[in-house]
Amino acid sequence: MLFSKTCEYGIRAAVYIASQSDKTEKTGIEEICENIEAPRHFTAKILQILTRNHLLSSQKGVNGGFYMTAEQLQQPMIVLVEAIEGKEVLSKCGLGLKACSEVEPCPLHNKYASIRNNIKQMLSGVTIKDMAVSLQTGKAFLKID
Amino acid sequence: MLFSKTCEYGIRAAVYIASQSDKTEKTGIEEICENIEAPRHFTAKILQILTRNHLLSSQKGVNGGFYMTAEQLQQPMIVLVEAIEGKEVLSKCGLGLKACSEVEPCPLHNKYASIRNNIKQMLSGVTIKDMAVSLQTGKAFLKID
DNA sequence: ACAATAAAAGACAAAAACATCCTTATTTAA
DNA sequence: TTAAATAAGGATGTTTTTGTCTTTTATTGT
Ligand code: FES
Ligand code: FES
Repeated sequence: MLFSKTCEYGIRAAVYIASQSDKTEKTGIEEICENIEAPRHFTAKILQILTRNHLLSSQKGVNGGFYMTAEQLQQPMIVLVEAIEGKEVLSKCGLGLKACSEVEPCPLHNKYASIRNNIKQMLSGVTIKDMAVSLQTGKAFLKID
Repeated sequence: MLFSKTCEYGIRAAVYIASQSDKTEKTGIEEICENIEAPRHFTAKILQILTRNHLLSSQKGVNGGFYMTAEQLQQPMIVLVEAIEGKEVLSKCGLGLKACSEVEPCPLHNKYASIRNNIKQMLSGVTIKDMAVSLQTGKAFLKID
């Protein structure tokens, strides 16, 4: 519905990495994928993208892995989503018209634009850290056993 | 974002057909596609699906085409969407967990479930006819010139 | 230095979504 | 009763998304 598989895996992985960010050791791709039930190599690609976009940090070599800086932990979800789905995703027309505009709106525009706004608010108002905390406190999960 | 191309074309086509339902003549696929700027054959397939699901009516042969009964005009959008995207689409987990549940929620569950509810409301509260009327009164459009 | 480790990168494969084309079935007007 | 029109159906093709496998590059502990 809202997110592509790529985006789902990306968010889940980032949240897992964030949830491990108290520890000093970095988190390897293997461990990440086990804990979020995502395909190993595909997820690695996604993390590459996020790393290039400076939403994650990584280190190669022995004892390497992924980790997040304090700054990265404070990023709102919307930054992650836009990095993966593209900046435009939250301004396109819901019925697929070439542009979403008030001047020539589609028949769903009013209601859709309002919901799209809710989505934006949700994604802007939740940081990766917020989500990680809900994991750490056992209030939320990244896979179902 | 919300809808697949298939769904977008399906909705646009249905709304166009609805907007022509005052006339006695039925509406051909050619005319439909011109007016919604959608691919001819692909859209035809989608209309087949909607017709099989009794959300549209059709007639073959000379002067045939698509049309909608009074009852069909009153269907809320959600019926269209579920016919195309599948019934489950509005109850799946936003982060792709196997199930969306209150018991083992994903970290986005609370906010996502609420938005998903808004979407359901929007789609339940708008009939195809409603959208067609906004077209007919020039308040909305199905393509941008 | 060297071997081991782990991410990055690139090539490839499978599945799904999107799209076209051709044939068939049905209807109607002439 | 026949020809034209029009949707339905089936086969096929293309593109995008999703996923795997292999090689390369960087880092580090020994
Ligand atoms: S024009 Fe369709 S959502 Fe704005
Ligand atoms: S569990 Fe993820 S949206 Fe409900």
